[in-house]
Amino acid sequence: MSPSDAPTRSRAAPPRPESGRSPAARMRGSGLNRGDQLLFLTDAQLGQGVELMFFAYRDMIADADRILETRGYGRAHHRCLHFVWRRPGMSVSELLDTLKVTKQSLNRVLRQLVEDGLIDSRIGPADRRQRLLTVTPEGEALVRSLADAQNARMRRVFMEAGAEAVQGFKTVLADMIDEDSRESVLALVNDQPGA
Amino acid sequence: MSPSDAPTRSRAAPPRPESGRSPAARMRGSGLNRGDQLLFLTDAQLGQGVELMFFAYRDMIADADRILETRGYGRAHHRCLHFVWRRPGMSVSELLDTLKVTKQSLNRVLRQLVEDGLIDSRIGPADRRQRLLTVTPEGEALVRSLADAQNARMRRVFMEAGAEAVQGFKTVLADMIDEDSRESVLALVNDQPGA
DNA sequence: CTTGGACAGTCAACAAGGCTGACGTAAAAT
DNA sequence: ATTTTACGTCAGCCTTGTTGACTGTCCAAG
Repeated sequence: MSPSDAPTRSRAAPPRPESGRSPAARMRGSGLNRGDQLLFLTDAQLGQGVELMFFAYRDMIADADRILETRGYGRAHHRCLHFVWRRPGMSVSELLDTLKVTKQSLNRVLRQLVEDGLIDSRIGPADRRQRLLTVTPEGEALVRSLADAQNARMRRVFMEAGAEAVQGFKTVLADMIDEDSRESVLALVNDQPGA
Repeated sequence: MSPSDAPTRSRAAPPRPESGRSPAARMRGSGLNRGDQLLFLTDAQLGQGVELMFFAYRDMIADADRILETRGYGRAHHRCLHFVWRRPGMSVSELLDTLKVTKQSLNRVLRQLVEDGLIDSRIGPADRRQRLLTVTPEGEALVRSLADAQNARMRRVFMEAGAEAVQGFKTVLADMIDEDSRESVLALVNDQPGA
């Protein structure tokens, strides 16, 4: 991939004798520490990670998309509904920080959800500038069906991959989050009843 | 999260000493069947996975976005450029299958990239209906800088997480891809020189 | 008390990039 | 010779991101 002299792909799938185990697995049993492992992290291996994120995310999202489509909503509505559901009573600006979009962009979908009766917006009792958000019973019904659709995939995947792989998956993703927001994001993610 | 009555398992990840084999492989041979493990997967844990994907993807993408912005391009250009670079000489319809967008949508950004001299489109020698795509030296310069930006994050993450976690990460993501396309996608992802 | 700044949220307008539908052309396949 | 395939393109729509301008609220300094 990146190295400047461009291998130009004579490529015909090089032998790959140790095909049973991945490069990472091969490395695992060795005496290598992390410093040494740096030497083995080629651009190719890093690129695999990036591409896998692209394809996995694309397909993970598709499950919920099919449901949203039938209701005339998009992903923006899903995200909005999801996080309000997870943090009942959160303010608009808290939601803004979570989603990292502009308030104008959020406001459009938020307004729709309020008008449609899926989200309830009430003036903050302490600070009247704030609008505190909660999902209505109808909103909860939708958000649950969306979560169920995505959870079905995750359940299958987690079972097939095994507990140890799942742990690695979560470790890597957590590290991938910007350091600035990591702490608060993980606090949110880990604050799941029963987690 | 979802069902209020969720099993709410107390969980504490039992230590799994047999770390030589992949988690998936280990499970296959074990006495644990899927039904047993299902008991340990609460909706809360599954939801963590979904949310982590959201936040990690959001931040991973941001690195490249900053570079694209300076050139007046968007993510659509990035994806297009990336896969043409990874599969030099691929046809438009192959790219269409990879990205899963409509040809009208692809054509808009592809045309720009060709006009700007980042991608070369030439008529297929065998089948003259096809347009075979390759990145020009200029296109390669851009795509490399984009890859470098994303690889920097992945390198840090992979080092911090360790080889075993990385293996789990890749296992889970691979399983997350739709079964229909999984084989061909993994063929592409794994066909990285030096991987 | 008043006033000015900071903050929360809303309205308006625009752009990127998805989508569908219709159509044209050249080449390949039948 | 006809049909199918691969691709390009025009037109138009929708979602969802952006910036700019605006209102309403709070609080603190004058």
